[in-house]
Amino acid sequence: MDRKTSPFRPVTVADVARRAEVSKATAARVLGGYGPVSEEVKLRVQAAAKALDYRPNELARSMSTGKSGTIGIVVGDIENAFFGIAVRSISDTAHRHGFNVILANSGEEVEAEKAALKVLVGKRVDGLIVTPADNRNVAHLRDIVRSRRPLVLFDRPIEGLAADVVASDDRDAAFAATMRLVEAGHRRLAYVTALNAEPPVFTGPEQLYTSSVKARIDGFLAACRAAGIEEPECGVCLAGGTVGGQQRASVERLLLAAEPPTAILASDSLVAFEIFKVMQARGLRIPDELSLVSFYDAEWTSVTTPPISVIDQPVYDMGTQAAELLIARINGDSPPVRHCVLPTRFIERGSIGAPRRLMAAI
Amino acid sequence: MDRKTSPFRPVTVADVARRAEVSKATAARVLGGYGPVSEEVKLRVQAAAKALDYRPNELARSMSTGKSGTIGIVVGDIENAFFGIAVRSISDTAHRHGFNVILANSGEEVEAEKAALKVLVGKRVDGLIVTPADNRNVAHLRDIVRSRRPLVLFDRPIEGLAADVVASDDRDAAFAATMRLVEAGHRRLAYVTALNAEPPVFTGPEQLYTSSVKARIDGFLAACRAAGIEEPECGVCLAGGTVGGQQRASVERLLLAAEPPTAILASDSLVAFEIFKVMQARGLRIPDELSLVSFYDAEWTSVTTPPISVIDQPVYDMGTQAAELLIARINGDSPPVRHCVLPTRFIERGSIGAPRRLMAAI
DNA sequence: ATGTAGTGTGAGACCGGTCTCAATTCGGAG
DNA sequence: CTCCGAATTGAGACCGGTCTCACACTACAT
Repeated sequence: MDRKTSPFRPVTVADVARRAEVSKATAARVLGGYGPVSEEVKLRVQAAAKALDYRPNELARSMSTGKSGTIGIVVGDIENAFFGIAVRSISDTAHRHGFNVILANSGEEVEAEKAALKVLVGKRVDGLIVTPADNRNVAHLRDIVRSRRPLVLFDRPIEGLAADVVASDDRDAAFAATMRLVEAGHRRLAYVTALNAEPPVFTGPEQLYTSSVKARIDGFLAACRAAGIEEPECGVCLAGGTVGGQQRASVERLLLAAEPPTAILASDSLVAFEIFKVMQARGLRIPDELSLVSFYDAEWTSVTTPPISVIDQPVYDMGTQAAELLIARINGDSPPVRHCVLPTRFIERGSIGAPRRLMAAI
Repeated sequence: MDRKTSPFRPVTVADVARRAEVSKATAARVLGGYGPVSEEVKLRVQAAAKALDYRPNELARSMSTGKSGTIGIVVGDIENAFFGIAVRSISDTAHRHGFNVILANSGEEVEAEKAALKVLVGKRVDGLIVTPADNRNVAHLRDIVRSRRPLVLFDRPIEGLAADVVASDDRDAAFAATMRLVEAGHRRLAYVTALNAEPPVFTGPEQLYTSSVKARIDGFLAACRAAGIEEPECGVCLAGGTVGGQQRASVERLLLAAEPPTAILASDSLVAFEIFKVMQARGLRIPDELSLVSFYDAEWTSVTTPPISVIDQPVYDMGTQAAELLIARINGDSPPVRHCVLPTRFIERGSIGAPRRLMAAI
């Protein structure tokens, strides 16, 4: 019972009620702002609350109302600017609607994602926004849907899961960007992503456990085929994560191969950065020796020499959209599942040129 | 009573107990993993829990234990990579110790900070990590300290507040970097920060409401004075925030003045980026026409031409440190208030040269 | 005077856990 | 065979709010 005797015990409605000489129920009505109370009593309670510096216990409140006023976000990696902005946007929108945000980082690991979800559900969040780390392992997400807790998938749709989705037009964007490279004369194209595979070679789309990446590669391959390029699958490079320099090694292997690609489409700004760094270190020039296009308009892409052409994803809008869909559902809306695809924008800068061999021929 | 009749009503210990044919208390002992239980009963309860897909309600748990297993973070701007990494680091460390994280963004506004703190305290977080937006307005932080809730100030110390602090050696770092510029021959130096002031001119340190910036400017001025530079205060530029292009305008005014500085020390990577962009747009070259040094080793600074020299702050370590101090206190440690100052590292790249006038004289 | 509607208030159940304490069971010592 | 203590278990209070319901009291129509 030390909690009761400690001088730092938080003030409760009962304390306020006692001081204002009313019942706990009445004090609660004033403090919670719900029932009918006479003006006189209201003032007395408010004065008592102020005098005692009363702070409502949201946990207790959530307990009885069943609503926590909180939404949970699970992202792959907050350190990644893409997710940083998404979180910012979601949290802005949430606050605007009176919700708070609990953040969890999955580090792109399903197990961590499961654990995070467990905690968030334990904390009884009113809804969830998740970027699923692995679309082959979604039983836990299915559980969420089954339990009727509002869920929005961010950036990565999952087929056959009855949840709202907010994503960008990955396939089309990749298709268009690849076409752009093909039109510049490239025939040896590579698509580089951070995904893992053992062995690290692309053998088929069933390997691709991140749905947005899958869509992009799909677009990339389709464009290559449309251009009559043979075996474009050989150009898909699963470079692995940043830990332990694995990604850098893959990129070096790719760029220093006997017949290196003349153009690369990078799946995110982090691999693109790695590619840029390797090229810089090896003295390879853009766009003379390699054309480069990356997904996501990261800060750095606009200040390099030359600046990098990118596929700009409307991350902030995606976050806002996701939060709004979620909050609408939390507030009782229950339309059929929606799938929002936001358009990307191609930003042409200076990183696309004609392939070297072609130049030599001129 | 719809909560009771709904088929989606969450499963409670009572439900599990009923199915396992034991008392609620016994079921709770198994599920909560505390009291003594016979092996046989334990298995029966666990089986029942699994069959019903029981998920403990952390809110209820927190209610009775008084601990939420959650720490609150209030940062100025998650979109800023500096804070992104800090959040990542804090959240990694927290999870390692079995804590969760609730994130709030103050947008560098005290009022938002106050509101965030109110919510976090309402949610009964076990401790708080805050980057105070304004060191002239800290009554709310004082309240936290008074209520005995563990609090760690991140990056920005506040004088006279009995809370642990984790920061970097801002004053020394600024002093050393300024000295480096002075040694390169510069006499017209500027320090550019995102702080606001009306009018936007530096009149004295009492204007500086962010303590880390204050320390840096202090170091900058001290170095200038040590070098015999007169009225170095004139070089302090309070450029304002990024909204509405105010910052860009300030930077342009500074660079296009009749007697522009020959070297700039940028207070963070965001203003530095703005400066770089303006220079690029105006065709000003680094380091020929202006030497530039920035706080924080942002991604982009290493890939520009030339790359930018920076003062590298050990953000990840700072976050880890902060989380560890906090968690130690939450777990009952109560040593006197600690002030951790982590060392920065100067990374020399290619953005420092001799001032133009000097070059002309050669 | 009686009925009736409406307003403000208090008593106490409830949310879903934890935890105290008393009751029950069982084994072994005396 | 009886008694003591350890090991389990159950009943119920408690955390700090919300919310239902009953009751007292006023006001106005019948």
